[in-house]
Amino acid sequence: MSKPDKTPAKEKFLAFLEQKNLRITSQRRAIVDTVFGTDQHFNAEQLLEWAREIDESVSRATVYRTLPLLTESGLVHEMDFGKDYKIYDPNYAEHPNHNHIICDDCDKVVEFESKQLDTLEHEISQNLGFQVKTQQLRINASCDEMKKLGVCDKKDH
Amino acid sequence: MSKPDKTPAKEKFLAFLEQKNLRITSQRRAIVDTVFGTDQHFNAEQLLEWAREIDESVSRATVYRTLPLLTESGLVHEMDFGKDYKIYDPNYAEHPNHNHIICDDCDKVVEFESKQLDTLEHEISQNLGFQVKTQQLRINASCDEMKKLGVCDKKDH
DNA sequence: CAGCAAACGAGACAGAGTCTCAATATCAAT
DNA sequence: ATTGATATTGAGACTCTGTCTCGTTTGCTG
Repeated sequence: MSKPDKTPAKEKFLAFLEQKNLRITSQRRAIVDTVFGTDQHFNAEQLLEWAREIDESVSRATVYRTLPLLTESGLVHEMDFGKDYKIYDPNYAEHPNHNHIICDDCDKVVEFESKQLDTLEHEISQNLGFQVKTQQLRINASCDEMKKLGVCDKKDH
Repeated sequence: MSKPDKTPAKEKFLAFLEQKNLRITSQRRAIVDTVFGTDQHFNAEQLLEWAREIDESVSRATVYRTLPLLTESGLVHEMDFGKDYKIYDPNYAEHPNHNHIICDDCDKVVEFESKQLDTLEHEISQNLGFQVKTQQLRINASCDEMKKLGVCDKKDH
């Protein structure tokens, strides 16, 4: 009935802080609650706004100081889609190594994983004499088909 | 004996400008000579510096105004490697759709193309209901093997 | 509950890129 | 060649994301 090993990411992060002898402040609590209280991708400015709804006192500097901790913990993934800011994904621990298709028309982002793709990337890299550390595949596309079916179009998940 | 259809990219770009009723100014000439006079990747600031060696009067604004024309023409490719600036590739027309492996240790960038990869990407996208428009795959890796052979290590192509 | 170091907020700063505006240069038509 | 309409230019102000500084506050350990 209960989900398989679903230790809340929040707990994991607090443990991560403790293990590094970092303090658990009210601002960090607000940020963490925000990050792991959503499934959505977000950027720094959005995170600031949301966190301030929980704790008015959270500052921009603290958000920017906390984001590297979140990514270092492996629970949040930082992505750069070539927009003017970085985007963060709070579900990284559950879906490591996933890729993104972005609809240029409606900005919808769909994630997918593919073992075939991973294998191919490793093969190619090895042939060129490299050891893959991380990879980031972004596909820009149009989801006309889905539009026709009314599935896409500004539903902003 | 002569190379197969190697109309200089410079000529193609000047034709592109003419076709769009845009003027061929001395500053644009300097920028174009710079861009297609190198095989290297570059960023906006480097382009400015190089172009100024040809025509002192080239301004930062003009560089930033010309780059979109270059990418629109399809002759130059814009890439965002998650650094703090965009990188441009002047050889795009000859190697469209290529991917990059970046050595995290020495910043070397190696390009590769793979039909297998392209096909797989299109398949996956189609299954998810998307039509691929562009794609960008970046693999961050370490080139220890090449270092051992003395091929890598700060040779900055 | 005292004290120290970690963390904080405010706002100055940095760097890439955009925008404005008056001055200039291109190019087609004379 | 001259003209004139207008595309283009340079300088620098500006925006935006992200970083840094510094004096103050706060979490934690003893």
